[in-house]
Formats: sequence, C-alpha cells, structure tokens
Amino acid sequence: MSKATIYDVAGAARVSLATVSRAINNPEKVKPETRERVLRVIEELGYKPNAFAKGLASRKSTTVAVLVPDMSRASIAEMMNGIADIARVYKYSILLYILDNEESTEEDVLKEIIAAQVDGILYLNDEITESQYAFLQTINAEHQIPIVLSNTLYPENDEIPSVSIDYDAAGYEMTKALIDEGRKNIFMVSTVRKYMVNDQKERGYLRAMQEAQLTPKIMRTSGRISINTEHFNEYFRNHNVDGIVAVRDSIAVSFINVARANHVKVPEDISVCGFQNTKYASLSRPNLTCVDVPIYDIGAVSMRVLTKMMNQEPVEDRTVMLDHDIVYRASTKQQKD
Amino acid sequence: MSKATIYDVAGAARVSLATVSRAINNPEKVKPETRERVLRVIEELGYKPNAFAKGLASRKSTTVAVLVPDMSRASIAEMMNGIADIARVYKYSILLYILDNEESTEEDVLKEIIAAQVDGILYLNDEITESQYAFLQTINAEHQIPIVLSNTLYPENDEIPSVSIDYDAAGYEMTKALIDEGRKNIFMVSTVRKYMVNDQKERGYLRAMQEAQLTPKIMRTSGRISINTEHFNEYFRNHNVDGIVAVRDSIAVSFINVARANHVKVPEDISVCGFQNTKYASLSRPNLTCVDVPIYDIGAVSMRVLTKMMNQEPVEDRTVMLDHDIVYRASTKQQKD
DNA sequence: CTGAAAGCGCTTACAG
DNA sequence: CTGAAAGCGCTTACAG
Repeated sequence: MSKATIYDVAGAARVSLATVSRAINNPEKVKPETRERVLRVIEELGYKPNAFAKGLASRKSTTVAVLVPDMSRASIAEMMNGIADIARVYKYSILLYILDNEESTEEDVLKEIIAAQVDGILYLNDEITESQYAFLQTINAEHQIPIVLSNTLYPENDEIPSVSIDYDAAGYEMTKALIDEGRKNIFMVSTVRKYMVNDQKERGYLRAMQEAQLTPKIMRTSGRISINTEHFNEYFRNHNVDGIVAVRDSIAVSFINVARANHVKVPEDISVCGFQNTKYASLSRPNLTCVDVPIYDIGAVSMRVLTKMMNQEPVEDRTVMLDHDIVYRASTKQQKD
Repeated sequence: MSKATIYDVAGAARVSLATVSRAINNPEKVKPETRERVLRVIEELGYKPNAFAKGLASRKSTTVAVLVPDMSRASIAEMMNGIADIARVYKYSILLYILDNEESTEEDVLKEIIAAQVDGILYLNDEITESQYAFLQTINAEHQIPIVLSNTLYPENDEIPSVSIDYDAAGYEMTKALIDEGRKNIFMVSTVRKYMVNDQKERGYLRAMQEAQLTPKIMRTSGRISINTEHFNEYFRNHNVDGIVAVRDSIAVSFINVARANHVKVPEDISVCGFQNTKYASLSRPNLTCVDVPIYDIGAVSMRVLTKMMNQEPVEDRTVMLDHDIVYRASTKQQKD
C-alpha cells in the first residue's frame, strides 16, 4: 500500500534503479526528459526513499542530534524552534537526546549518538566543564563529526564553534545601567551551579563594578522559588541592597516579589533586572527590565553553522556572538527607549 | 577507530555473525559460554550495532516520532522530559518534529515521519480537529503504525488512544470552587483558537454554572499579553466580574495584573484561577490558585502506552485520565488544604 | 545451539 | 546520460 521501493519506481519509469537514485540526488546528471518521467512516477506512487537503506548505503544520515540538559528551561524550547526551522530548510531530521542526571551519564549518551550515525551534533548544555569540552573534542576528532555549541561558549578555546550572545558585555551593560541610575549596592544574583554563560555575566558585572569603584557582591541561589524566597528575605534583613542584576528573569521576578513583601519599592528603592526577556518579564509587576536574548536566532544560527560544517564548507567565525538588546521597563528607574 | 562491525566481533569471538546478532538480540538462544565470550569482545571493541543496517534488516527502527505544534508552550517542555525518560528505559530514540504553520502542512510532516520508518508516533498537538483525527486514523490503518495522543483527547472516538487528565471534571471543580465561595459572575477566559482540551474545560465550566443556575459567560482571548491587557481592561469597565477561571496560568496572571491596575482586589473583590500549575502560578502576586496538571506524568504514561502498542501488547484503557489536583493559593478566598 | 546465505533498499564507482 | 553490479552492516528463516 505504501511500500513503493526504488525498484517499483524504476520499473514504472522504465529506467534502472541507478537512474532513479540519480534523479533524486543528482538531478543534473540525468537527462531532463528522463528526470521528469522519473519524478512523475515518484509522485504518482508516493514513493519515499527508505531512510535506513539510504543511510546504510551512503553513510550519511541527514540527521542531527540535539543534546539538551533539561527541556523545561524556558529558553531551550524557543531555541528548539529556531533549530527545527533551519533543520527543515536543509532537510535534516532531529534526534532529541535529553540528559537526565540519573542513570546514564553524558558520555553514554554521546556514545549512543555516535551509534545513531548522526551527521552532526548540537550541544545545548550550558554548564559545560573542562572535561566535557575535552570529551567533545575527542568525539570531534575521532569520529569526524561536527559539533556546535548553542547558547554556550567556551572562552579558552574555539576549536568547537559556538553561537551565543556576548554575555560578558550584556552583564556589563546591564550593571552599568544601574550604576548610571546612581545605584551603589548592586548585587548580582547568580546560580549555585556554575554555568559558563552565567560566568560570563558575572565577569561583565564585576568589570562594571570595578570600573565604578563599587564593591561587587555576588549571591548564589538555586533555581527553586521556595528556597529563593527565604534566601532573599534574609538578605533584606542583613544587607543594604539597591540594585539587583539577576541571571534569569524568573529569579529577578522572585526577587521583586520578596522586595515588595518587605515593603521595599521597585524601582523607587531598588532596581531589579534580569536576563532573557521571557514571558515572566511581561507578566511581573512591575514589568521587568532585562537583556533581550535572541534565543530563537541562536538556535537557528547554530543549526546553520552546523549545516555548513556538515557540508565541509568553511566556517569563518568560530565564535558567533549575535546582537542583543536591553529592554528597559518599569523595574528600573532609567527607562531609555 | 570506532568502526567495529559485527564481522570484527564475529572474527574476534570466533563465531559467525549470526551468533553475534543473537547474543545481542536473543541472548537466550545462545549457549551462556559463547554468549559471554561474544559480549566480552563487544565490550572490548566498543562495538555498537549500526542503526541503519539494523533498521533496514529488521524493519524496526526503535525510534518514535514526537510531533509537537510549537515547543515554546510551557507544558510541552515538561511533557518532553516525561517522554524522554520512558523512551530511554525502553531504548527508543526520539525523532522530533515541530510543526510550524508556514511551509509544510501537517500532512507533509506526517509523510516524512512515515518515510523515517518510526515504530510509533506521539502526537502532542492539542488543537486536534475532526479532519486531523481522520488523517491519523488513516495512517494508523494503512501503515499499521501506533499513535498515541498526549495531553489531548478526542471524546467522540477512542480508536487512537489518548492520555490526559479529565479536563471536563477539572473545569467543573474549579468553577464549583468559586461558586462555593459565593461568586456569581464567574467568567471563563478561554482561547480564540479551538483546542480540544479547552473545549473540555469549557464544558465543565458550563455544567457547573448551569447546575448553580448562574449565567455562564465565556470570553475568548488570543494568548498575547499585550492584547489581553486591553481586552481585559475593557471588560472591567463594562462588566460585573467577581470570578475568573482562565484556561492557562499565564492568562490568569495577566488578568490579575489588569484587575490590580483597575484597583480591583484579588481575592477580596474577585477570585482568579488558572490551569496547569506552571512557574507563573508561583511567581504571580498573589500566588495563583490553579488546577495542577501532572504534565510530566502525561508525557511518561503516553510514551509507556505507545511502547505497549509497539510491542503488540493489549492496551486495556484507551482513554487514560490521570488524576489531577487543585492547588488553592492566595488568588481565591477559599483556601482548602 | 550454531552457521551459511539470502535479503532489507538504497548509493556509487565503473563501464559503456 | 544510463545500466549492471558490488556493497553498506545487519536480521532471520533454513539447515544441521
């Protein structure tokens, strides 16, 4: 019923199966006349090449693996949309691997990926460590399989290309904006776990504070709301805070809530800003000022870079930094346009 | 380097390739002694079966397609985690297909999926229509390929199994809770686009209102925050509202914000509740009362049902409804425990 | 319990 | 521009 094979097409078009294959994959090598006849038969029969046979014979899968740490981070979903759109344009399928820290280690998953014979790997795990990077390099070298880091970067090394924004600069600008408002006691709220990307934000924050001769203070939270609330409450009792640069929107919103519960006014008494420009930023009251990360584009561009690598095209820029904006809203005093 | 094939294993273990294949796939058909020898060699050589050859020879892919409308809906990411965890247990890979309304129609994507020879399909598109359902049935019948609906249901027909919660009952209970608070002018805020799932919530709402002899009023919004805000503002000027059952948390939070901007107090003057129990619910002020949908479990169970179908095991219950809770928080008066 | 052999549906030099 | 044929790395009756 749906099992038309290349033989059926060849028979119906009265050519050899080699010609059918060429008509599909190297149309220019087939006489237009024949090509059209073949294509028409393909259409009529609803023929779709068997992906396994094709993969086996050609040693190419037209499949890429997307490796993600945990889908539920808001940014990742939107990044997937960008990846999927570009993948579709270039006819790649997406094999999704979600890392859960439980049973299987990342190394196992990567072995699985290799066994699946993907043509390339998109690595969305933003908490990349030295040893993980080294492991990726090994894979890259041993299996000749292109890898791109999506929304992460590994500043010491660009052997594996990466696509993100300049988080260091963004952290700097965001902090500078609060300094320009006259804030003195600006805290960065970062995460306990060390993410490369948050590291960069911290660097930018530190630079801005040092330039302004202010004392930088970084507090680290888990991502969990309930814990944050207590943690932040304590801070209000014991610290003088008039500015917050949070590494994520949701953390910033948590902070706003705690501030207001402590009768501290946002933005009169304290300015709060975040990173990402998720829906949280628009749903919070006051609306959150934040760095607008073009997360869809990061996904799309990193997939595009990967397609180039899979085609052996040269990749001139191995550390792509997309532009970012700062969206000024009501959680800070300074409301530029 | 990494290209050990079944021949290499067979050679090193001094058996035929048939035996190697059996040692992997039907261990009980191989003498324990030989089996262990083979397995040891596999370990040593780091042999991984070539997925394409295996797929081609066996006509099974151990891959499932997950078809999603748009990753960025909050619920889908978490559902994917549930799906992925169970998929891993049963050794299935996930091929991800994201529908964007642009170029390719759903029908094209499904053809692609079939060409990819997946063993099963998980369908997460919650706005399923009659014609889509019919098309899925065709696929099911023609290609003998199992399909499960995840977090959707198609009440008129259970030929295609589905896993969700009883959204009708949940809508009823949520509405009833507001009625029990003494609210009279309870609106349901639903979506312009017709989602099966929201239909169910509306049914439950209507039933509760009718039982209480109250006039049901359904307003429909797009999901976009900016539009909602205007829309809701108008409502406050022209209507008497003392209760809101929103079909999504984010819509409920939008409504809370607009209410407060109009100096209407939540929950003193108006009770507001939503659906899903996302992070929005905890980040809003006041915290949002809502139906807690076990979205991870929905993903996990639907994947489990699919594995059963792929193994030809009988599926007794074709319309699985998982339990749900209502989480009472500060956006409603009645705070049960 | 094990092996020889056919076959899965393609691609791709190699001839012509 | 086209065809015959080998080969990709497995699985699976079929014998034994």
